[in-house]
Amino acid sequence: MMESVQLEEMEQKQADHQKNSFERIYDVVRQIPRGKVASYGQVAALAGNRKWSRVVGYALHANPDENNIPCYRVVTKEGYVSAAFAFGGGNRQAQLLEADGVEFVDGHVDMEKYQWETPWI
DNA sequence: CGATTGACTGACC
DNA sequence: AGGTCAGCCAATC
Repeated sequence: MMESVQLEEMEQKQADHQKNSFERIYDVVRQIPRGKVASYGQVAALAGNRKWSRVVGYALHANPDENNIPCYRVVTKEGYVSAAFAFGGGNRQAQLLEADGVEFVDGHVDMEKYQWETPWI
């Protein structure tokens, strides 16, 4: 009785633990609508913790599914892309974002306009 | 297995 | 106003 409950909880906890930051982060990033961008902190907040901003960066760096994970839609809070990210040249991202309908101006996007609207803000 | 780093951010000087 | 510092968590070496 109690044991089974405990075991169940434990399993649940384990399952939850398995679906940790990375999966949640990927899930959030995947949900970024076309034509919008999100900041690392935003994704982190949606993933569960604001302080995961760096982890978000790391998760995107690992980016196991760049096909399904539009990392280019994740920018710094200023709308710029991290220097280390400039994959294939900063221009590359501008192209991808413009293809999404995001206005890319002077190497950065207008966050006021294109930041993904989320409940956290 | 411990130390380091990393695609960030916010606060402080 | 702008640069520097520290903090956060997890993956990598």
